[in-house]
Amino acid sequence: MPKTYFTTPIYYVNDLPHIGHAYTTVVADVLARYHRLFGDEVLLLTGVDEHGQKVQQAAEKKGLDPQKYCDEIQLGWRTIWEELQIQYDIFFRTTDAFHKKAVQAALQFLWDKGDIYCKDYEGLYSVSEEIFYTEKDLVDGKTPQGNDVISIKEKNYFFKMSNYQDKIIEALNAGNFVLPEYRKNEVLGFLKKPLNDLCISRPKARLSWGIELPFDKDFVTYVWFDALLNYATGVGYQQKERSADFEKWWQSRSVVHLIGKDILTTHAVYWPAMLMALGIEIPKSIFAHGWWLAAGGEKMSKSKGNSVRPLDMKNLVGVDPLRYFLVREVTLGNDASFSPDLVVNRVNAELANNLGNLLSRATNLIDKNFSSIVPEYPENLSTETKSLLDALPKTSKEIEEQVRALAPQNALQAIVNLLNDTNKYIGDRAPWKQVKTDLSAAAETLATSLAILKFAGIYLSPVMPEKMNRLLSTIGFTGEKTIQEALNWKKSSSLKITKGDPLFPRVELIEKD
RNA sequence: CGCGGGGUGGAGCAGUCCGGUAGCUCGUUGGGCUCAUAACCCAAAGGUCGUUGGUUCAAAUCCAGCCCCCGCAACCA
Repeated sequence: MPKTYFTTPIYYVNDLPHIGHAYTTVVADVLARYHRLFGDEVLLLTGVDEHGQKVQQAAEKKGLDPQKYCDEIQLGWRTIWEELQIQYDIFFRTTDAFHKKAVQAALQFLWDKGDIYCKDYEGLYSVSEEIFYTEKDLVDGKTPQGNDVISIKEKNYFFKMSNYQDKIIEALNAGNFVLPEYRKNEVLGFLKKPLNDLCISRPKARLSWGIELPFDKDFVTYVWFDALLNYATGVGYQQKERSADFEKWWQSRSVVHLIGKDILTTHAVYWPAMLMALGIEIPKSIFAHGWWLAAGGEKMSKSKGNSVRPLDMKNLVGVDPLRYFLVREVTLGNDASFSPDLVVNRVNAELANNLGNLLSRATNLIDKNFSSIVPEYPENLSTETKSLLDALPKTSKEIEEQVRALAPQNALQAIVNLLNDTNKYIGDRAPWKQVKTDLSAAAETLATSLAILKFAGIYLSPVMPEKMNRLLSTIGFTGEKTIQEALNWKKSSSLKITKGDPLFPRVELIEKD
């Protein structure tokens, strides 16, 4: 059985969730749900990165122990994902005991192997901000915030990332390691310059909230070996009792990392270097998606006042339509514009007018003319009906191909096309007239329409789980949501319809002039 | 000469890898239908595909140069 292990980045626990976090996570969830529908074995990991200076400071400010502080704020992330219908298998926290032990084991391994070394690092340091700066970051000799810097010397530990440059290039050239293709080229471009080694430690004097280096208790490990390693420790790396899990999910190279384009270098360069050093498999693919830009193509930012909060959109159109929009609107990988009217347009056109209205007209006709029971197909089907039903297996195949190619937007396009054709089919056959002249022709039209709705209901559930449950229950479908059921058009007959309110009410955007 | 992405009808995008009558959604105009969520169906108008040159029987698509926009330049999806 094919298997895929999807991951989102683990988000910095102290951040406030914004559209970007929501986007990555929704896409990962949608892909994972589709793969489950295809019958694959699937694992979805998301989580939070809880170590680091910002957390330490925020906890101090609140007078809390950092762990306690994390315990509290990580709940916010879980709540968001619950609201957005994210069906994750693993919610990862970098403060979990097993992770700390595994990270230390990995570090010890590299230390023993000689891939980690110690040296003095001299740099420009801002005491008030507690951050190192490089020359080019400085503005008139001061930090961007206008603070003074001093030159200090500090002992630190470094990972010999430069040793793996050639092997990383090799991995990149080997195939679909970094996607889309143009991102791969970007990374290859980056790797034309010699790679530096990576500073992986912080003296406890400066940062204590982290995982202690096993070979020097005065230091904690800095972000990389802590945060990136989560993908592997999450499925059992360096845990004897979970070695079977690790073999199954990690060593089989079934990992697909979904990330934003901003963290491409860390995932496409640092991460494989670390894995190569550790002697374990690299991921199957790293897919970097684009950004949501504010109307006009500008980057969203709080300071510009043009950011759109995902939860505002949730309130406007609902969770499922928001998920649909995020997946449908953009070619995965590209940047795209995000604005309320784009959301509303898309939702009205494809969900309200096309799918929702199709459901209404079909169920209404069945309710009025067939006492709410989907009628039987006649013995011989017309050519229009046959060609529409023939589209089911074709569409099914198309959806699977597109999702596996990480182009879910095209899978949704295929479903929209099918629904369009069905609206057309109903218009052409005019069942409201057929019922007066040829009841069996009307029966054929309506049973066929319901077969399509059942198909759409099943094939759209990965994107809109709640709404599709409602659609399926409206048409009286209680079976398993499987591909076999989606394709079994004959079984649309005899379903019992329950008429209800519009599934996707049109959304009116109030102009705020 | 740092790196990458983009410039396609009014708006938002696909198509560019593997050249062959320019496509989708929204909007506009006209018509149809009246089962349905003022929805659905049909038709029309609207683009010399940033620009210049080259290759070719043929270029949005390949090659070269130029212009403009946007990111990135090593811890913000």
